[in-house]
Amino acid sequence: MAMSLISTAEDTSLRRQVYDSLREALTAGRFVPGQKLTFRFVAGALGVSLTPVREALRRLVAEGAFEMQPNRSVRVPLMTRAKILELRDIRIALEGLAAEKAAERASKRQIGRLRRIALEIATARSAGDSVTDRLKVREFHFALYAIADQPTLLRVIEGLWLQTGPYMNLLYPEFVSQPRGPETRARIIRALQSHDAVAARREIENDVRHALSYVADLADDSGNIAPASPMAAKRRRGGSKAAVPLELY
Amino acid sequence: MAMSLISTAEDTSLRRQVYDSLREALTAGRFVPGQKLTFRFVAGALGVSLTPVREALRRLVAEGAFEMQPNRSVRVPLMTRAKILELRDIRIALEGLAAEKAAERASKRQIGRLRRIALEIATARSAGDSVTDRLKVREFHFALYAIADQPTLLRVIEGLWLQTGPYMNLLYPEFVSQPRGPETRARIIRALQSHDAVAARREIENDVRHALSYVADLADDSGNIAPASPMAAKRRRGGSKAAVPLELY
DNA sequence: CAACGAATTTTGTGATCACAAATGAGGAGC
DNA sequence: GCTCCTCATTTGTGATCACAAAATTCGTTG
Repeated sequence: MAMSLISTAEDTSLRRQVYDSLREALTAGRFVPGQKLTFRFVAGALGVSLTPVREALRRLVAEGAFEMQPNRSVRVPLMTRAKILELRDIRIALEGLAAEKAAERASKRQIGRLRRIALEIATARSAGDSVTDRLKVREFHFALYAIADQPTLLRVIEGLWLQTGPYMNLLYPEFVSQPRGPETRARIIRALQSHDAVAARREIENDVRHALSYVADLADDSGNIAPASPMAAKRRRGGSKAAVPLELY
Repeated sequence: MAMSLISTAEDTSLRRQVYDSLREALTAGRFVPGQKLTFRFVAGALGVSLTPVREALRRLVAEGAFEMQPNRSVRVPLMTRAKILELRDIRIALEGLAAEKAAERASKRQIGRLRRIALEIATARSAGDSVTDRLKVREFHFALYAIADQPTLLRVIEGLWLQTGPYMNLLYPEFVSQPRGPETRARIIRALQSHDAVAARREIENDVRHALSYVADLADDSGNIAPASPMAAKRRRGGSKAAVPLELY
């Protein structure tokens, strides 16, 4: 006995796979804000029955990743400026807290991992690989928060990232044109090395504030975002079945 | 048209009713930490099929209100001291933020409502009505947070209260023996009147810190709480069906 | 008498079916 | 030409069924 130090028995249910697929599509920006999804459509696209889709989508709705009109289909939420600012302030509070705890506990090994990820970001960015860039930036943040070793906090933060996910694409031009990221990450790593919780919090707070303030400025108050691809609505008609990039692994 | 200023079309689905029932039972302390629940048992107790129960329980598990072994039944989480302290720090950050925003926006009418609830708490407490007392204390907090007018923040806070819910019973003796509550609430109300966001945050932070530090001190590190009713396990056997207080309205 | 193992029961999972409410298309009326 | 009504279709909801994995029971063995 005592053989499960690292969580064995991972969840292989269809529900989970559907949940992960939708979540991944959401964070990868594969859904347009405002886009509608029906249960049957998702079930068809993933080749499963309605049952696991319902449970997965229901959960996502509860987490705020999708929203649902009274008894109708779900859609990717349209964010107003106010809502983005709300998420910004919550994320500042929580990610600041996580950074603080991380700075108190960080081991050399953990700091090394952060440094490695920071390097990968730099590599991807100089190669113009925006996909890897965004992925690694996310990885850096969550590697940092994982150091805090606070499971509930981590889960809440994941929920918040899920909500901002579809909008974080918009950030990329800003990333490249005004690269404050590299220095920020260097300062964070230094803060962890010296176990300076206050500095770590400050750096994360500024980072989140900067990113989400920028996104908020792109939004008007009615749920529209500036460079929204205009071919969002008006699908589901015409000849081609409009193959949607949704895959179940 | 334009007739739904106040959210009409409330959710009447069975899923929602099951969810609310379980949630209410949880916050009312009607479940013992560690208690196990099977889907079929809940379905039977509430007189519905498995389908809505699954969706409701799944959501509660995702919210951390219940936990689930790999593929087995759900149970009310056993909290370790570390987990309570984690929840404490998250709640301090978020409820402090909400109090701050509330202080900035509070109207005379909203402050009046808070004052009325504070009075009802005092009445219930002097009458020794612990049930109403706890209910109204909760009402006071959420009335305060609702003033902040930040729907996402409110939802996250509700999720956190849900997790601490089964343990908040333990607080009641402390409430009565060391009544710091009335003065705290008076100070909060004064802070809202003068729109003093800093003071409002400080009061809420101290309140949450005090309450959850107290609960944490009752817990050892293995998930047991001091005055746990010992007849928690070992049910489900013997003659009587052990009528469980779970009702669907 | 304690520990192991096979048989039985329990329990979550996923698919399917029936149904009512909401949606959208098409036609009648002003 | 525009609005309103009606009917066919779409869509979420809840119940039921079949099934495999996990838990429990109980008999057997050392």
